[in-house]
Amino acid sequence: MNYAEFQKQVCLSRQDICRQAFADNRKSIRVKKEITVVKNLERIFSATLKISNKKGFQAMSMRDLGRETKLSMGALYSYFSSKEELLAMLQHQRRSITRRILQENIEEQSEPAARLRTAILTHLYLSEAMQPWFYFSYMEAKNLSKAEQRLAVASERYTEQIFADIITQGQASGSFVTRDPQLTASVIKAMLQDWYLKRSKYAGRKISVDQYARFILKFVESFISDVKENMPYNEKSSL
Amino acid sequence: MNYAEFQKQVCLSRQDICRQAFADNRKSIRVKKEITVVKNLERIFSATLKISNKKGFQAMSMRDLGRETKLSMGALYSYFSSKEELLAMLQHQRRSITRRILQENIEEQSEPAARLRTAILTHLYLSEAMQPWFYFSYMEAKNLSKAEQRLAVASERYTEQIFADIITQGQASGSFVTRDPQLTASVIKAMLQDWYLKRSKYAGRKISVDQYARFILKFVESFISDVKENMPYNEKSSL
DNA sequence: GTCTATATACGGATAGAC
DNA sequence: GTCTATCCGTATATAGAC
Repeated sequence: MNYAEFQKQVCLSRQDICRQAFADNRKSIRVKKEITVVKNLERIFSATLKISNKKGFQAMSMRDLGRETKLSMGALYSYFSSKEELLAMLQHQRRSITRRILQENIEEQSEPAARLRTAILTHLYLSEAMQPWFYFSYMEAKNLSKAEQRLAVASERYTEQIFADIITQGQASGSFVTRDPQLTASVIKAMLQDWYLKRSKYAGRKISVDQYARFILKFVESFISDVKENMPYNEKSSL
Repeated sequence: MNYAEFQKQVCLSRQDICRQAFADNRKSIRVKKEITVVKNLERIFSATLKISNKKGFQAMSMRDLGRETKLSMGALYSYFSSKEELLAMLQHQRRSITRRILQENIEEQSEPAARLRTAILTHLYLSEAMQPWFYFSYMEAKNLSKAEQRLAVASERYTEQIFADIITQGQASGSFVTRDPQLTASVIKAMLQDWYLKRSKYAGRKISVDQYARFILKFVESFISDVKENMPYNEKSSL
Protein backbone atom coordinates (compact mmCIF):
# COMPACT_ATOMS: atom_id res chain seq x y z
CA MET A 1 0.00 0.00 0.00
CA ASN A 2 1.22 3.49 -0.81
CA TYR A 3 -0.49 6.83 -0.27
CA ALA A 4 -2.07 7.04 -3.74
CA GLU A 5 -3.66 3.63 -3.27
CA PHE A 6 -4.85 4.56 0.19
CA GLN A 7 -6.57 7.66 -1.15
CA LYS A 8 -8.45 5.69 -3.78
CA GLN A 9 -9.53 3.09 -1.30
CA VAL A 10 -10.98 5.32 1.44
CA CYS A 11 -13.44 8.11 0.75
CA LEU A 12 -12.51 11.09 2.85
CA SER A 13 -13.68 14.07 0.84
CA ARG A 14 -14.80 17.09 2.81
CA GLN A 15 -18.34 16.38 1.77
CA ASP A 16 -18.19 12.85 3.12
CA ILE A 17 -16.87 14.10 6.43
CA CYS A 18 -19.50 16.81 6.71
CA ARG A 19 -22.38 14.52 5.84
CA GLN A 20 -21.25 12.24 8.61
CA ALA A 21 -20.93 15.17 10.96
CA PHE A 22 -24.49 16.25 10.14
CA ALA A 23 -25.81 12.77 10.90
CA ASP A 24 -23.96 12.74 14.24
CA ASN A 25 -25.14 16.20 15.31
CA ARG A 26 -28.74 16.46 14.06
CA LYS A 27 -30.01 17.56 17.46
CA SER A 28 -27.76 20.57 17.94
CA ILE A 29 -27.97 21.85 14.34
CA ARG A 30 -31.02 24.06 13.84
CA VAL A 31 -30.84 24.14 10.02
CA LYS A 32 -32.49 21.09 8.51
CA LYS A 33 -31.83 21.02 4.76
CA GLU A 34 -28.93 18.63 4.21
CA ILE A 35 -27.49 20.35 1.18
CA THR A 36 -27.29 23.67 3.05
CA VAL A 37 -25.87 22.12 6.17
CA VAL A 38 -23.16 20.20 4.34
CA LYS A 39 -22.13 23.23 2.33
CA ASN A 40 -21.87 25.41 5.42
CA LEU A 41 -20.25 22.80 7.64
CA GLU A 42 -17.51 22.48 5.03
CA ARG A 43 -16.83 26.18 5.30
CA ILE A 44 -17.07 26.23 9.07
CA PHE A 45 -14.76 23.25 9.60
CA SER A 46 -12.13 24.30 7.14
CA ALA A 47 -12.13 27.89 8.40
CA THR A 48 -11.90 26.77 12.03
CA LEU A 49 -9.00 24.45 11.26
CA LYS A 50 -7.24 27.11 9.22
CA ILE A 51 -7.50 29.86 11.82
CA SER A 52 -7.03 27.68 14.90
CA ASN A 53 -4.03 25.85 13.56
CA LYS A 54 -2.39 29.20 12.94
CA LYS A 55 -3.09 30.94 16.23
CA GLY A 56 -5.02 28.57 18.48
CA PHE A 57 -8.71 27.91 18.94
CA GLN A 58 -9.01 30.18 21.97
CA ALA A 59 -7.51 33.05 20.03
CA MET A 60 -9.93 32.59 17.14
CA SER A 61 -12.92 34.85 17.73
CA MET A 62 -16.37 34.16 16.34
CA ARG A 63 -15.91 37.33 14.33
CA ASP A 64 -12.76 35.85 12.76
CA LEU A 65 -14.75 32.76 11.90
CA GLY A 66 -17.57 34.81 10.43
CA ARG A 67 -15.16 36.72 8.22
CA GLU A 68 -13.48 33.56 6.92
CA THR A 69 -16.71 31.63 6.29
CA LYS A 70 -18.65 34.65 5.07
CA LEU A 71 -21.42 33.74 7.48
CA SER A 72 -22.82 36.05 10.13
CA MET A 73 -22.57 35.35 13.83
CA GLY A 74 -26.25 34.48 13.85
CA ALA A 75 -25.85 31.96 11.05
CA LEU A 76 -22.86 30.34 12.72
CA TYR A 77 -24.77 29.82 15.92
CA SER A 78 -27.43 27.80 14.12
CA TYR A 79 -24.82 25.10 13.49
CA PHE A 80 -23.61 24.82 17.07
CA SER A 81 -24.80 26.18 20.37
CA SER A 82 -21.44 27.37 21.69
CA LYS A 83 -17.86 27.72 20.63
CA GLU A 84 -17.01 24.80 22.88
CA GLU A 85 -19.46 22.59 21.03
CA LEU A 86 -17.78 23.41 17.75
CA LEU A 87 -14.51 22.26 19.27
CA ALA A 88 -16.09 19.05 20.46
CA MET A 89 -17.60 18.36 17.02
CA LEU A 90 -14.21 18.58 15.36
CA GLN A 91 -12.61 16.33 17.93
CA HIS A 92 -15.41 13.80 17.75
CA GLN A 93 -15.36 13.62 13.99
CA ARG A 94 -11.64 13.06 13.75
CA ARG A 95 -11.80 10.30 16.33
CA SER A 96 -14.67 8.37 14.83
CA ILE A 97 -13.16 8.39 11.36
CA THR A 98 -9.81 7.22 12.69
CA ARG A 99 -11.40 4.40 14.65
CA ARG A 100 -13.40 3.18 11.68
CA ILE A 101 -10.68 3.27 9.01
CA LEU A 102 -8.03 1.80 11.26
CA GLN A 103 -10.25 -1.10 12.25
CA GLU A 104 -11.39 -1.80 8.69
CA ASN A 105 -7.86 -1.92 7.32
CA ILE A 106 -6.24 -3.93 10.06
CA GLU A 107 -8.73 -6.75 10.16
CA GLU A 108 -7.86 -7.65 6.59
CA GLN A 109 -4.44 -8.81 7.76
CA SER A 110 -3.81 -11.80 9.97
CA GLU A 111 -0.04 -12.17 10.00
CA PRO A 112 1.56 -9.99 12.73
CA ALA A 113 4.24 -8.43 10.54
CA ALA A 114 1.71 -7.49 7.87
CA ARG A 115 -0.76 -6.27 10.49
CA LEU A 116 1.83 -4.00 12.03
CA ARG A 117 2.84 -2.57 8.65
CA THR A 118 -0.80 -1.99 7.79
CA ALA A 119 -1.54 -0.32 11.11
CA ILE A 120 1.41 2.02 10.78
CA LEU A 121 0.72 2.89 7.15
CA THR A 122 -3.00 3.37 7.68
CA HIS A 123 -2.44 5.69 10.61
CA LEU A 124 0.19 7.67 8.76
CA TYR A 125 -1.83 8.02 5.56
CA LEU A 126 -4.95 8.91 7.50
CA SER A 127 -3.10 11.69 9.26
CA GLU A 128 -1.81 12.86 5.90
CA ALA A 129 -5.29 12.95 4.36
CA MET A 130 -6.67 14.81 7.39
CA GLN A 131 -3.58 16.66 8.55
CA PRO A 132 -5.33 19.81 9.80
CA TRP A 133 -7.75 17.67 11.79
CA PHE A 134 -4.99 15.66 13.45
CA TYR A 135 -2.94 18.73 14.24
CA PHE A 136 -5.98 20.43 15.71
CA SER A 137 -6.94 17.40 17.79
CA TYR A 138 -3.49 17.20 19.29
CA MET A 139 -2.99 20.87 20.00
CA GLU A 140 -6.42 21.63 21.39
CA ALA A 141 -6.87 18.50 23.50
CA LYS A 142 -6.04 20.30 26.72
CA ASN A 143 -8.67 22.97 26.09
CA LEU A 144 -11.52 20.46 26.16
CA SER A 145 -13.92 20.00 29.04
CA LYS A 146 -13.07 17.32 31.59
CA ALA A 147 -15.51 14.88 30.00
CA GLU A 148 -14.22 15.46 26.49
CA GLN A 149 -10.65 15.16 27.71
CA ARG A 150 -11.39 11.71 28.99
CA LEU A 151 -12.68 10.74 25.54
CA ALA A 152 -9.54 12.11 23.92
CA VAL A 153 -7.27 10.17 26.27
CA ALA A 154 -9.31 7.01 25.73
CA SER A 155 -8.97 7.41 21.98
CA GLU A 156 -5.22 7.92 22.28
CA ARG A 157 -4.99 4.78 24.40
CA TYR A 158 -7.11 2.87 21.93
CA THR A 159 -4.86 3.45 18.95
CA GLU A 160 -1.72 2.84 20.96
CA GLN A 161 -3.20 -0.42 22.18
CA ILE A 162 -3.74 -1.55 18.61
CA PHE A 163 0.00 -1.35 18.04
CA ALA A 164 0.81 -2.93 21.40
CA ASP A 165 -1.52 -5.88 20.79
CA ILE A 166 -0.07 -6.64 17.40
CA ILE A 167 3.43 -6.60 18.86
CA THR A 168 2.44 -8.90 21.70
CA GLN A 169 0.81 -11.25 19.24
CA GLY A 170 3.89 -11.24 17.02
CA GLN A 171 6.16 -12.02 19.93
CA ALA A 172 3.98 -14.95 20.97
CA SER A 173 4.09 -16.38 17.47
CA GLY A 174 7.83 -15.83 17.20
CA SER A 175 7.69 -13.25 14.40
CA PHE A 176 9.15 -10.53 16.60
CA VAL A 177 11.91 -10.52 19.17
CA THR A 178 11.15 -9.70 22.79
CA ARG A 179 10.68 -5.97 23.39
CA ASP A 180 8.43 -4.03 25.70
CA PRO A 181 5.22 -3.92 23.62
CA GLN A 182 3.76 -0.88 25.35
CA LEU A 183 6.87 1.25 25.06
CA THR A 184 7.40 0.16 21.49
CA ALA A 185 3.83 1.08 20.60
CA SER A 186 4.35 4.37 22.37
CA VAL A 187 7.35 5.45 20.34
CA ILE A 188 5.70 4.27 17.13
CA LYS A 189 2.88 6.69 17.92
CA ALA A 190 5.39 9.41 18.63
CA MET A 191 6.97 8.95 15.21
CA LEU A 192 3.58 8.94 13.51
CA GLN A 193 2.56 12.08 15.32
CA ASP A 194 5.71 13.89 14.33
CA TRP A 195 4.63 13.63 10.71
CA TYR A 196 1.48 15.65 11.15
CA LEU A 197 2.77 17.93 13.89
CA LYS A 198 5.82 19.09 11.89
CA ARG A 199 4.41 18.91 8.44
CA SER A 200 6.00 22.09 7.22
CA LYS A 201 9.43 20.89 8.28
CA TYR A 202 9.10 17.76 6.16
CA ALA A 203 7.55 19.68 3.29
CA GLY A 204 10.51 22.05 3.33
CA ARG A 205 12.86 19.11 3.04
CA LYS A 206 10.80 17.56 0.26
CA ILE A 207 10.19 14.35 2.18
CA SER A 208 7.06 12.68 0.83
CA VAL A 209 4.69 10.72 3.02
CA ASP A 210 5.76 7.54 1.24
CA GLN A 211 9.41 8.20 1.98
CA TYR A 212 8.59 8.85 5.61
CA ALA A 213 6.52 5.67 5.69
CA ARG A 214 9.35 3.54 4.36
CA PHE A 215 11.75 5.10 6.80
CA ILE A 216 9.77 4.47 9.97
CA LEU A 217 8.82 0.96 8.88
CA LYS A 218 12.49 0.21 8.44
CA PHE A 219 13.28 1.79 11.79
CA VAL A 220 10.63 -0.16 13.65
CA GLU A 221 11.34 -3.42 11.90
CA SER A 222 15.04 -3.24 12.62
CA PHE A 223 14.07 -3.11 16.29
CA ILE A 224 11.51 -5.87 16.50
CA SER A 225 12.46 -8.23 13.68
CA ASP A 226 14.94 -10.99 14.10
CA VAL A 227 16.93 -10.63 10.92
CA LYS A 228 18.98 -7.58 10.15
CA GLU A 229 19.50 -6.83 6.52
CA ASN A 230 21.87 -3.88 6.67
CA MET A 231 20.55 -2.42 3.49
CA PRO A 232 19.96 1.31 3.09
CA TYR A 233 16.25 1.85 3.66
CA ASN A 234 15.66 3.43 0.29
CA GLU A 235 16.90 0.46 -1.67
CA LYS A 236 14.35 -1.88 -0.25
CA SER A 237 11.31 -1.64 -2.47
CA SER A 238 9.15 -4.44 -1.12
CA LEU A 239 7.65 -2.08 1.45
CA MET B 1 25.13 8.90 33.18
CA ASN B 2 21.74 8.49 34.83
CA TYR B 3 19.22 11.15 35.87
CA ALA B 4 20.42 11.44 39.46
CA GLU B 5 23.98 12.09 38.28
CA PHE B 6 22.74 14.60 35.73
CA GLN B 7 20.91 16.54 38.40
CA LYS B 8 23.99 16.80 40.57
CA GLN B 9 26.13 17.91 37.69
CA VAL B 10 23.99 20.74 36.31
CA CYS B 11 22.53 23.52 38.48
CA LEU B 12 19.02 24.23 37.35
CA SER B 13 17.26 25.43 40.48
CA ARG B 14 14.46 27.92 39.97
CA GLN B 15 16.66 30.59 41.51
CA ASP B 16 19.46 29.93 39.04
CA ILE B 17 17.04 30.19 36.15
CA CYS B 18 15.47 33.40 37.42
CA ARG B 19 18.77 35.09 38.13
CA GLN B 20 19.74 34.38 34.55
CA ALA B 21 16.40 35.69 33.32
CA PHE B 22 16.92 38.91 35.27
CA ALA B 23 20.34 39.40 33.69
CA ASP B 24 18.88 38.85 30.23
CA ASN B 25 15.93 41.21 30.70
CA ARG B 26 17.29 44.10 32.76
CA LYS B 27 15.93 46.72 30.37
CA SER B 28 12.29 45.64 30.44
CA ILE B 29 12.10 44.97 34.19
CA ARG B 30 11.31 48.16 36.11
CA VAL B 31 12.12 46.74 39.56
CA LYS B 32 15.84 46.89 40.29
CA LYS B 33 16.58 45.04 43.54
CA GLU B 34 17.84 41.58 42.55
CA ILE B 35 16.50 39.74 45.57
CA THR B 36 13.01 41.08 44.93
CA VAL B 37 13.10 40.41 41.22
CA VAL B 38 14.32 36.84 41.59
CA LYS B 39 11.70 36.06 44.22
CA ASN B 40 8.89 37.44 42.09
CA LEU B 41 10.11 36.00 38.80
CA GLU B 42 10.07 32.58 40.42
CA ARG B 43 6.42 33.04 41.31
CA ILE B 44 5.53 34.54 37.93
CA PHE B 45 7.25 31.83 35.89
CA SER B 46 5.97 28.90 37.87
CA ALA B 47 2.43 30.29 37.97
CA THR B 48 2.46 31.00 34.23
CA LEU B 49 3.68 27.51 33.45
CA LYS B 50 1.17 25.95 35.81
CA ILE B 51 -1.86 27.79 34.46
CA SER B 52 -0.83 27.81 30.79
CA ASN B 53 0.06 24.16 30.67
CA LYS B 54 -3.40 23.37 32.01
CA LYS B 55 -5.52 25.56 29.79
CA GLY B 56 -3.25 27.43 27.38
CA PHE B 57 -1.43 30.74 27.62
CA GLN B 58 -4.12 32.65 25.70
CA ALA B 59 -6.77 31.42 28.10
CA MET B 60 -4.76 32.50 31.13
CA SER B 61 -5.83 36.00 32.11
CA MET B 62 -3.66 38.45 33.96
CA ARG B 63 -6.18 38.19 36.77
CA ASP B 64 -5.54 34.42 36.93
CA LEU B 65 -1.86 35.14 37.10
CA GLY B 66 -2.33 37.76 39.80
CA ARG B 67 -4.34 35.35 41.94
CA GLU B 68 -1.78 32.55 41.60
CA THR B 69 1.28 34.73 42.24
CA LYS B 70 -0.42 36.90 44.88
CA LEU B 71 0.78 39.94 42.99
CA SER B 72 -1.45 42.72 41.72
CA MET B 73 -1.85 43.54 38.06
CA GLY B 74 0.24 46.64 38.58
CA ALA B 75 3.07 44.67 40.18
CA LEU B 76 3.04 42.10 37.39
CA TYR B 77 3.38 44.78 34.75
CA SER B 78 6.59 46.01 36.30
CA TYR B 79 8.26 42.72 35.34
CA PHE B 80 7.16 42.73 31.71
CA SER B 81 5.56 45.28 29.45
CA SER B 82 2.96 43.01 27.88
CA LYS B 83 1.60 39.51 28.11
CA GLU B 84 3.40 38.68 24.90
CA GLU B 85 6.72 39.72 26.39
CA LEU B 86 6.18 37.31 29.27
CA LEU B 87 5.66 34.55 26.71
CA ALA B 88 8.83 35.51 24.89
CA MET B 89 10.83 35.55 28.14
CA LEU B 90 9.82 31.99 28.94
CA GLN B 91 10.65 30.80 25.44
CA HIS B 92 13.98 32.58 25.39
CA GLN B 93 15.04 31.24 28.76
CA ARG B 94 14.24 27.64 27.90
CA ARG B 95 16.16 27.88 24.67
CA SER B 96 19.30 29.47 26.03
CA ILE B 97 19.60 26.93 28.85
CA THR B 98 19.12 24.04 26.44
CA ARG B 99 21.75 25.36 24.10
CA ARG B 100 24.29 25.83 26.86
CA ILE B 101 23.87 22.50 28.65
CA LEU B 102 23.70 20.47 25.48
CA GLN B 103 26.87 22.00 24.14
CA GLU B 104 28.79 21.63 27.41
CA ASN B 105 27.93 17.96 27.76
CA ILE B 106 28.50 16.87 24.21
CA GLU B 107 31.91 18.39 23.74
CA GLU B 108 33.28 16.14 26.49
CA GLN B 109 32.80 13.14 24.19
CA SER B 110 34.74 12.51 21.02
CA GLU B 111 33.70 9.02 19.96
CA PRO B 112 30.48 9.12 17.83
CA ALA B 113 28.61 6.37 19.71
CA ALA B 114 29.36 8.01 23.05
CA ARG B 115 28.52 11.44 21.68
CA LEU B 116 25.17 10.26 20.43
CA ARG B 117 24.32 8.60 23.74
CA THR B 118 25.33 11.73 25.61
CA ALA B 119 23.30 13.98 23.34
CA ILE B 120 20.19 11.84 23.74
CA LEU B 121 20.54 11.48 27.49
CA THR B 122 21.34 15.14 28.06
CA HIS B 123 18.33 16.28 26.06
CA LEU B 124 16.04 13.82 27.78
CA TYR B 125 17.24 14.64 31.29
CA LEU B 126 17.11 18.35 30.59
CA SER B 127 13.50 18.04 29.49
CA GLU B 128 12.79 16.05 32.64
CA ALA B 129 14.34 18.68 34.89
CA MET B 130 12.46 21.46 33.13
CA GLN B 131 9.39 19.57 31.95
CA PRO B 132 6.88 22.43 32.31
CA TRP B 133 9.19 24.71 30.35
CA PHE B 134 9.60 22.25 27.49
CA TYR B 135 5.91 21.48 27.33
CA PHE B 136 5.12 25.18 27.31
CA SER B 137 7.68 25.93 24.62
CA TYR B 138 6.26 23.29 22.35
CA MET B 139 2.60 24.07 22.84
CA GLU B 140 2.83 27.83 22.68
CA ALA B 141 5.30 28.11 19.81
CA LYS B 142 2.60 28.96 17.29
CA ASN B 143 1.30 31.84 19.42
CA LEU B 144 4.56 33.73 19.16
CA SER B 145 5.15 36.72 16.96
CA LYS B 146 6.62 36.11 13.53
CA ALA B 147 10.08 37.12 14.69
CA GLU B 148 9.95 34.93 17.78
CA GLN B 149 8.65 32.04 15.73
CA ARG B 150 11.72 32.19 13.57
CA LEU B 151 13.89 31.92 16.67
CA ALA B 152 11.90 28.92 17.85
CA VAL B 153 12.26 27.15 14.51
CA ALA B 154 15.97 27.93 14.40
CA SER B 155 16.39 26.47 17.88
CA GLU B 156 14.50 23.33 16.89
CA ARG B 157 16.72 22.99 13.82
CA TYR B 158 19.81 23.55 15.93
CA THR B 159 19.20 20.66 18.30
CA GLU B 160 18.13 18.36 15.49
CA GLN B 161 21.31 19.22 13.64
CA ILE B 162 23.38 18.20 16.63
CA PHE B 163 22.00 14.68 16.32
CA ALA B 164 22.31 14.66 12.53
CA ASP B 165 25.94 15.76 12.64
CA ILE B 166 26.92 13.08 15.12
CA ILE B 167 25.27 10.43 12.95
CA THR B 168 27.02 11.67 9.84
CA GLN B 169 30.32 11.67 11.67
CA GLY B 170 29.72 8.13 12.94
CA GLN B 171 28.90 6.88 9.48
CA ALA B 172 32.06 8.41 8.09
CA SER B 173 34.17 6.71 10.74
CA GLY B 174 32.38 3.41 10.27
CA SER B 175 30.78 3.28 13.73
CA PHE B 176 27.26 3.43 12.30
CA VAL B 177 25.61 1.83 9.30
CA THR B 178 24.30 3.98 6.47
CA ARG B 179 20.98 5.63 7.30
CA ASP B 180 19.49 8.97 6.42
CA PRO B 181 21.07 11.19 9.11
CA GLN B 182 18.44 13.91 8.91
CA LEU B 183 15.46 11.60 9.17
CA THR B 184 17.11 9.62 11.92
CA ALA B 185 17.78 12.77 13.88
CA SER B 186 14.21 13.80 13.29
CA VAL B 187 12.64 10.71 14.80
CA ILE B 188 15.09 10.77 17.68
CA LYS B 189 13.76 14.23 18.47
CA ALA B 190 10.20 12.94 18.16
CA MET B 191 10.87 10.25 20.73
CA LEU B 192 12.53 12.71 23.08
CA GLN B 193 9.62 15.10 22.77
CA ASP B 194 7.11 12.41 23.52
CA TRP B 195 8.59 12.09 26.98
CA TYR B 196 7.81 15.63 28.03
CA LEU B 197 4.64 16.02 26.02
CA LYS B 198 2.98 12.90 27.48
CA ARG B 199 4.48 12.94 30.88
CA SER B 200 1.33 11.96 32.68
CA LYS B 201 0.91 8.87 30.51
CA TYR B 202 4.36 7.64 31.44
CA ALA B 203 3.88 8.57 35.07
CA GLY B 204 0.66 6.56 35.14
CA ARG B 205 2.55 3.54 33.85
CA LYS B 206 5.36 4.05 36.33
CA ILE B 207 8.00 4.39 33.63
CA SER B 208 10.97 6.29 35.05
CA VAL B 209 13.04 8.63 32.96
CA ASP B 210 15.95 6.21 33.24
CA GLN B 211 13.86 3.33 31.91
CA TYR B 212 12.71 5.48 29.03
CA ALA B 213 16.29 6.51 28.35
CA ARG B 214 17.49 2.92 28.17
CA PHE B 215 14.63 2.02 25.89
CA ILE B 216 15.14 4.71 23.29
CA LEU B 217 18.91 4.25 23.30
CA LYS B 218 18.37 0.58 22.56
CA PHE B 219 15.84 1.45 19.88
CA VAL B 220 18.11 3.93 18.14
CA GLU B 221 21.20 1.81 18.45
CA SER B 222 19.52 -1.23 16.97
CA PHE B 223 18.88 0.92 13.92
CA ILE B 224 22.24 2.55 13.40
CA SER B 225 24.70 0.10 14.94
CA ASP B 226 26.16 -2.77 13.03
CA VAL B 227 25.87 -5.53 15.57
CA LYS B 228 22.54 -6.79 16.81
CA GLU B 229 22.54 -8.31 20.23
CA ASN B 230 19.00 -9.59 20.49
CA MET B 231 18.88 -9.11 24.18
CA PRO B 232 15.81 -7.69 25.92
CA TYR B 233 16.56 -4.06 26.54
CA ASN B 234 16.07 -4.26 30.29
CA GLU B 235 18.75 -6.87 30.80
CA LYS B 236 21.44 -4.70 29.35
CA SER B 237 22.86 -2.64 32.16
CA SER B 238 25.85 -1.04 30.53
CA LEU B 239 23.69 1.84 29.31
C1' DG C 1 7.55 48.53 44.80
C1' DT C 2 3.02 47.51 45.15
C1' DC C 3 -1.64 48.56 45.41
C1' DT C 4 -6.66 49.84 43.76
C1' DA C 5 -9.45 51.76 40.40
C1' DT C 6 -10.44 52.49 35.87
C1' DA C 7 -10.01 53.30 30.64
C1' DT C 8 -10.99 51.08 26.62
C1' DA C 9 -11.58 47.28 23.57
C1' DC C 10 -13.13 42.88 22.45
C1' DG C 11 -15.06 38.48 23.60
C1' DG C 12 -19.32 35.10 23.20
C1' DA C 13 -23.99 34.84 22.69
C1' DT C 14 -28.93 36.32 21.61
C1' DA C 15 -33.12 38.89 19.86
C1' DG C 16 -35.82 40.05 16.38
C1' DA C 17 -36.13 41.84 11.53
C1' DC C 18 -36.30 40.10 6.89
C1' DG D 1 -31.94 30.51 6.96
C1' DT D 2 -29.49 34.44 7.44
C1' DC D 3 -28.68 39.07 8.82
C1' DT D 4 -27.84 43.31 11.89
C1' DA D 5 -27.74 45.30 16.22
C1' DT D 6 -26.91 44.81 20.84
C1' DC D 7 -26.27 42.91 25.72
C1' DC D 8 -23.06 42.18 29.02
C1' DG D 9 -19.01 40.10 30.86
C1' DT D 10 -14.14 40.03 30.80
C1' DA D 11 -9.71 41.11 28.63
C1' DT D 12 -5.20 43.89 28.68
C1' DA D 13 -3.02 47.73 30.13
C1' DT D 14 -2.32 52.08 32.73
C1' DA D 15 -2.77 56.05 36.15
C1' DG D 16 -2.05 57.66 40.33
C1' DA D 17 -2.36 56.83 45.49
C1' DC D 18 0.40 54.97 49.19
